[in-house]
Amino acid sequence: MLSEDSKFMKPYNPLETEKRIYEMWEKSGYFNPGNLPSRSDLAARDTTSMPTFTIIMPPPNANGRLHAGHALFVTLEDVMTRYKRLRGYKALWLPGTDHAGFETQVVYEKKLEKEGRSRFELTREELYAEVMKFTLDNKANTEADLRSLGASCDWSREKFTLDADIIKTVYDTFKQMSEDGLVYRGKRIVNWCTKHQTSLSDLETNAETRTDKLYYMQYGPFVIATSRPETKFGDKYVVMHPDDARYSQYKDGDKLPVKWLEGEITATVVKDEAIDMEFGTGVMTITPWHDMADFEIAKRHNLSGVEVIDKNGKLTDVAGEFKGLKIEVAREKVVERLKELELLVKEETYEHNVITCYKCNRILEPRIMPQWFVKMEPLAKPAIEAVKNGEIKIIPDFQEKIYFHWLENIRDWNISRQIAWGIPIPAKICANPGCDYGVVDLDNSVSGKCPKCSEGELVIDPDTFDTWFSSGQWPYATLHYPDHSDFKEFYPTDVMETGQDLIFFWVSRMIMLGLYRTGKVPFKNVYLHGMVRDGGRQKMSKSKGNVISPVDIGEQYGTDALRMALVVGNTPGTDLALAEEKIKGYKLFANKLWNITRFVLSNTDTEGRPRAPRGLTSVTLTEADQKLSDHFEEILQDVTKDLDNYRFHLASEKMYHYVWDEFASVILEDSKNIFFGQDEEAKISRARFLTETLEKILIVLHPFMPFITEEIWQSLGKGSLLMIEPWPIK
RNA sequence: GCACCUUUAGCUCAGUUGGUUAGAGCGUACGAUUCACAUUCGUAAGGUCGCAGGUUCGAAUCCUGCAAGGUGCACCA
Repeated sequence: MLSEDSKFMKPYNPLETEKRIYEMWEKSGYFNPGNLPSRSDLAARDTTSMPTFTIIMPPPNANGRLHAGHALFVTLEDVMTRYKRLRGYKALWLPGTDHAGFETQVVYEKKLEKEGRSRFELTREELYAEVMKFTLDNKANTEADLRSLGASCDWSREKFTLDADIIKTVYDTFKQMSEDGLVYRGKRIVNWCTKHQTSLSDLETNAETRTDKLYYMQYGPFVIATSRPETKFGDKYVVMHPDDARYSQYKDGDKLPVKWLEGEITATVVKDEAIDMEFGTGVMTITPWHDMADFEIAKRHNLSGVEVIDKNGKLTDVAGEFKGLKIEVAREKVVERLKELELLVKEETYEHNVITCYKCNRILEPRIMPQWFVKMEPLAKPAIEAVKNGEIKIIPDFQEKIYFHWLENIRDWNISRQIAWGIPIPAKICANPGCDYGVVDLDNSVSGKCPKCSEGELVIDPDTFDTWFSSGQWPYATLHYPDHSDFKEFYPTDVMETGQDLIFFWVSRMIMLGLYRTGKVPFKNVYLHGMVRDGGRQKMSKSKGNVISPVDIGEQYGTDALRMALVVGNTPGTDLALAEEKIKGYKLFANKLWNITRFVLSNTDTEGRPRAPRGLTSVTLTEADQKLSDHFEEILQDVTKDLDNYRFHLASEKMYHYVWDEFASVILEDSKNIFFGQDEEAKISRARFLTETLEKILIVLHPFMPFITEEIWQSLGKGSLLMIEPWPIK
């Protein structure tokens, strides 16, 4: 019998167990693939020729605690890594944390606001130092949270996105791209957030449908329609479709005198096919400085424009007496003035979309600024090809369509950000605000007058990189491209597992930059998970009070229970409803496993019945037990196939059902009859089957429920670590 | 506007590349047990697989159309 003080006489206590087990794993050194022992069940004779399996962890933003979404990615990647490790691979899961540029600065600005301070009271250096301290504090929390979730990642290789070697790689890429003509500095229209005082990429914007007024105004012989009369000061081009019969008397380039806001001006007629003849009157004036579409038209016809709205969202000198007014106020006043001048024809309401900042939801002001851009088309083509030819497989496969669609219509990427928290752009720019000259300068060796305008001094670019420009290089940067042995051994990596919301932001950019810099794909498989929602499919949010904190839940129900709840029934690309009841259910499962062990140990290790499980391998199984064993073998084959094909939701559920509904409910119940009966042969046969099968169950469940399985394994007196046991079938 | 996803039991979801009477968890009803189980075990009820066509010997699964919900992308002032 088990002794009275055996741990199996009490229910499983995850809180007491998990930390101890994690420390044991970490101390073993086996998170580092270089330390893994050679395996006799593999063809390989030593670790250097063992097959590798590599996942680079998507680095969590070091600006808060881990949430349920993080718990999902940790679980999935840990399942993959642990499975491959058990299979005998040199499994590397390389962890990291992200300074998360704009994201973190926004979080920090909110913190400042709460304290009654503002980012703009601080110098860039002061702000940088404060955010760095905040980030490093959070980084430590993030690492602790990853450990508590059981992440079997190689801490000896951990990277931070601001590590000096990462920055060097990013700089080298920037320089190379500049030399290859893929990076250029130009005055282009960008999305400007007046709150955050930075430009944003197209991805960092939201479109919001609003109902606004559309104003019809007399503009010389034309009536034009606009929703933004306050921007119309400098408008001197009037545009219409070349095929519009209503205006066929006007020719491209015609000059007309027009009575306008600022008095008598000369308007120039422009014919462009971008004009929708159905909309409004089919005539509009253009504002190249503050409208994307207008900018495109202006570019086509080489038209000039003026800045009407400044960085703070206020009107400039061009607006004369309206100078300094905020947009909303200015709009009303300008409309009043138009009425006085009898230029306002009519007002209508209409529905249209406005582009807003994805962080603060304020309307973004398009404006023209000199910025660094990446030419995307040459990068996109090979990235499309890599997926089309199967070098990279995306799971779920429908995401491939979304990927192609985006890359085939891609526009150049603005990588300049006017924020302090980030990697500085290593370049000199012309101090003359009217000039857009810039030159990459990694070693701070360029100075003097601007060679383009020969007016401005060359000064250090105060801007930082869009954080996705650096994280897009994460796979090869973390493996120390180009010369390090890690890069040679582990690149291309096997799986990139991340949220499907990152397919454009991150995945596609890693593919493009990886192919560009290394000539190879950064990973062979992309596994995209959905969002974690609450039990009623609602988004988790602090204000709704439905947030499930993985660390708290882990303490309450056990991390293994949380991990099972995150995996079972969770298909890639589909959002997961995570109810507390579900987690509770897997806590019961953990308890079940615990008690199964208790039963097996007490019945195979007691006087008068078979003991010493290690001696049982020579026992011949009865016909009945052989059948049970064969059936379990089938389950194992099936589950292994699921794991090989990324069907973790099926593998975990099948094991759950086998363990509970067959092994426990049927086989253990039946075993009671055998053990309390007289057939000694049947007893030792069953004892062998139970001990062997339990051990295999522990191995196969280990990727999903690492803590309890290891804890049980340690109690079996095997003297080994479950984490590196060989998988029970070939 | 375009694209993509979803639609299966009261709720949340599976259904492994078309194949016997469609499954799970939770919930519900009834019963049993406390002899591995801070419990567990058994039994049961409950589904026109969104709707309408089509392909097929055979469709939840493939095709077409429609509807509802969701997401993404792009835009016309």
